[in-house]
Amino acid sequence: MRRRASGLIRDTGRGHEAAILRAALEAFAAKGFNGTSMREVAHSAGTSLSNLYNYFPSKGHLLAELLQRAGDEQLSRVRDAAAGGSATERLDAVVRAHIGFSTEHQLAALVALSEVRYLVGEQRTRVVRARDAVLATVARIVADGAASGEFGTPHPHDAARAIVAMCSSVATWYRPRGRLSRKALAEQHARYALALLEADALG
Amino acid sequence: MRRRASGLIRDTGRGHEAAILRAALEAFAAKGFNGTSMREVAHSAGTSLSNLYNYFPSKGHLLAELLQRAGDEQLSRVRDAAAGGSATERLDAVVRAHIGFSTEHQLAALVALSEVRYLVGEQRTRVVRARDAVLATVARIVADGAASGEFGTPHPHDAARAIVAMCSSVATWYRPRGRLSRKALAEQHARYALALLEADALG
Amino acid sequence: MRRRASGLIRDTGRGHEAAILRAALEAFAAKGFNGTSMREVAHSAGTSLSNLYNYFPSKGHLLAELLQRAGDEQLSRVRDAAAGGSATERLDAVVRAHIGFSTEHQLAALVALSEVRYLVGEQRTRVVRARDAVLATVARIVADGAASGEFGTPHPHDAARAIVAMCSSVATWYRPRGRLSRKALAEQHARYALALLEADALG
Amino acid sequence: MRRRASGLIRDTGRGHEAAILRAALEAFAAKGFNGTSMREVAHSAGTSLSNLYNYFPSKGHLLAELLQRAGDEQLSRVRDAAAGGSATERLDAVVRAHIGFSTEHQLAALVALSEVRYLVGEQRTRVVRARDAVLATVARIVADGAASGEFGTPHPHDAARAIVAMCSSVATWYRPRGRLSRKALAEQHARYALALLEADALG
DNA sequence: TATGAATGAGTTTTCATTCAT
DNA sequence: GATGAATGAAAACTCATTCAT
Repeated sequence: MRRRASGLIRDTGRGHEAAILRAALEAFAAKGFNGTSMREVAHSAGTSLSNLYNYFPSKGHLLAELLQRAGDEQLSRVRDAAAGGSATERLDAVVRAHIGFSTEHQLAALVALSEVRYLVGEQRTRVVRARDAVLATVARIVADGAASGEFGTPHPHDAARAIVAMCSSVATWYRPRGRLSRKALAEQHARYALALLEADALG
Repeated sequence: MRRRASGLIRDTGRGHEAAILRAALEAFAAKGFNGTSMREVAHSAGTSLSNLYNYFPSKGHLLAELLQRAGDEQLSRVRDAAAGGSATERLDAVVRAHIGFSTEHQLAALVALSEVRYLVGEQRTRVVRARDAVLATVARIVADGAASGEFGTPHPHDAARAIVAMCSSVATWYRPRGRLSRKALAEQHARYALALLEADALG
Repeated sequence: MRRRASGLIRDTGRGHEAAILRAALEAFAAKGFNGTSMREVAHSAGTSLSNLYNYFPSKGHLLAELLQRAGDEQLSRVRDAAAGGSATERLDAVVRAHIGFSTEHQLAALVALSEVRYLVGEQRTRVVRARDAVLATVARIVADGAASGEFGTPHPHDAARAIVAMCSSVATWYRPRGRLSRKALAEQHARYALALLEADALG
Repeated sequence: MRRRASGLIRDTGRGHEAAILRAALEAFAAKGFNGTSMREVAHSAGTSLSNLYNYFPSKGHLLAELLQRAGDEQLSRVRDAAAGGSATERLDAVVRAHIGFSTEHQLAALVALSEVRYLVGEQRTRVVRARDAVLATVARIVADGAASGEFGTPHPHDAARAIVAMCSSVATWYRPRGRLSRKALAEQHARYALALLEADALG
């Protein structure tokens, strides 16, 4: 029984691969990396424990695969959004992209936030690099806006960190059937971010 | 050799209690609740594995004790800060209190943020209640300020959530010997928060 | 790329058979029967795991095939050498044949020595029989020489065992590029054997 | 139920330690290191699987402990025997000591012979060093005897290797209730060794 | 002949916890 | 309060083998 392609985890036609990734994502989100057993993942994926290892050489690799996909997708969205226009426009777009990712791929965003620490070596480096690149992208926009006078904030770099934290945290409480639509949420946070930066646009 | 009392974990004179709590806090922060074994805690605390159970009936109780202390302390600080003055003054004080806690008790703040999920039942309820009370305190101030016209933000409740998230996230990156002093950090975030709320005071 | 026919493992033109036997021989020699997985063998043989089972019905059969070939070859060489002449001449020839086998087919000799124990039933019986036949061949020569007065040793049967052990052990340390050539090694051990038997010829 | 102290494995009074070592020794001898499971060892030792790990941190350490004890004991016996007298006397004594060890501690001798390969790193180095020291001790005596004219063999160093191999192999077939007593076996092999060396004494 | 996917039983090792002292 | 020994359950991972194609 195939579930709808989620964008991050597409059905590759390769046996249980997608089912395993989906099961792992849900389990890691619900019970944490160390709180999840490979048995549970296998069970949820509808396959046997040992078959997991035909797809991923270790539990860590399974986490890494998820976090890399999440990190890459998030970075790609943010970078696209950071492409053109004034600092104000770009920041608005980036925040919307971030919130968009955090709500569309809420589980992945959640797991990326809380389970990176369990990656090691090269895998960790790669995921952390993507995360840092997101921050750097926001920081650059903030710096540009501060330089151009669009933003009045006296501490551009730290402000970028605050904005990213604010956006990321949405994944921890967002509920699809909540009071606010994804779009409303994105708009709201774009406004928070610009206000935080003391942007002219809100004057 | 006793380490300096940390405020949260005071030496009670009751044998290894403080050492155990400290060891657990550090381990949980470094490797997560499920990534930490009681053996490691015992070893770091300088006592035997079985002796742990003379102080705490289970690993879960050990976590609960830490999180309750952290939650209580944080709530108490925030409530104290929320006591008097205009909404602007109270918000400023609350943000400073929050940042103060997150930097003074960084490990506890970190563990409170990421390991609450492993509490169950009554213990979880109690800790979550403290966390919610912090949010409610901020939300009330924001609502007051919005009502009085001090804050221009059109979404007071969500803004409170954004502010708390922003403050909490400081614990994830703060380094005692970093560029900014704890006080500077607090000031900076107070400004971010007021700006986010579109406060008159920054006009 | 085919490796040179080794005598024991000839290329039969039957797909991967020779490659599998060679890979198994090397792996068993390096890591032992129980330390070697079928996966490793398949990988080294350049084929798939499941294809192994098209050639050998089980891991045990793979070992049996190797050990039978080794045992048969060794026995055949020893028997040929034991054919004619005086006891002294036959013993000299047999020791040279043994050392010849142990150095030419070092891996096979090594595996035959240390992994027979993992054979079971009929397969084990057959290999052990070949091994015993080698000993019996040597023992017969020694007995003949003792009877004829060529050898002065007072314990002919046990002496045969000592000689075979001495020859077999060469496989455990021989290195093709070592100090002694294969021929020199054979000569040396022939002399050890005759001396051990207190042969007239050395008087 | 305590079994008689074996010399190598003495009862230390520390719980199941001796029982575990004995069980492991027997199992490794019977089924090989990789053919033995920790479960079997635990079962034979009369304790639980997990309790094994309170005594030995890994299966490899268990093997190492056995092989180190065996290697140390063997080396110590051989060195004691190599102490005084003519080369002929010392060689005679050393061979008797070697056979003595191989028959008294047959299982340990057997396991030392066939399972060293599964040791790694420092542990392997140490055991191999003991084994090499035994060979070196014999080689020195042979060299002395060759120099003094007591032994006529033209290849002293390799002869030492042959003698050690011959003695070690006794452990592979010796049976306590066999035709020859331990003493007779030792005498016999001493004679083989001296004959092999073309010793004057046998002239 | 050849393969990729799959599996059940088994491996070593770790864990939180208990108990006798 | 403190300990060393012990345990049952479960963890991650491996294995020889099978099956559909």
